[in-house]
Amino acid sequence: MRLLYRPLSAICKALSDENRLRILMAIGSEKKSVSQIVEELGLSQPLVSHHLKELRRSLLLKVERSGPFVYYQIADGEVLQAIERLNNLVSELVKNQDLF
Amino acid sequence: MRLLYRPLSAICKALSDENRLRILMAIGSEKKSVSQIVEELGLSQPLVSHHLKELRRSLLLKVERSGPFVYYQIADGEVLQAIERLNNLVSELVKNQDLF
DNA sequence: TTAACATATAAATAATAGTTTATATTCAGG
DNA sequence: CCTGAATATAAACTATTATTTATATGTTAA
Repeated sequence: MRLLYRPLSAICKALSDENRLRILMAIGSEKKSVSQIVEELGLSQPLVSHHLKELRRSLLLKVERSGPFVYYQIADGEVLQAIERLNNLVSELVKNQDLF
Repeated sequence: MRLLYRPLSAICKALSDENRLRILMAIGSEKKSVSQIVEELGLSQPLVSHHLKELRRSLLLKVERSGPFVYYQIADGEVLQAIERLNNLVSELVKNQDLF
């Protein structure tokens, strides 16, 4: 199996921040505006904007403008699936960590 | 779906470095000693040791000492599967990035 | 066009992480 | 025990990144 090391590491980096993961989960069910995310997560607006930019740069999000609002949504349904699978892996690893 | 944000972000961080991904792939097929990895990847020995430590701290690797050699191997078969799936996702995202 | 709101950007700072160089530890063989 | 090889650790440096504070841009409605 041949890996796309550069973009793969970039995606993982995008997923390596707790706040960005929370943002992704918040958006997961439905597209949301910046201020909705800000309120839901209790983070500062510039911080959320910054992370959204990162997530978009990593191709994980799509943007859509509607009036003064900017709506972000997951770029691809598989993104959430991938996160869930990683979360399962993490559970596994944590569960088995003392077995050796 | 409830995420384990802290450890999940930690695992993603471990996967967010190209050198660490290469190390994981190098080890993937069979356990290898530090010097084997050093030679195979052309990285400095301290750098490889450092990354191995990170990967171990993230529960992705297991260690096994045999004489003067220290062998590292993937902690769980699902680790490689997870990486492959992420790689597929990345291909998808890259392929579709200009569709909108 | 001005006021108020939504979002983005910039600058500054603080924290973290990758790499290199040098040195320490551990182990097997002589 | 001493030497050389394998690995780990420490210190120093560089680079990157997360966060905050302040400000700019853009949009709508009055």
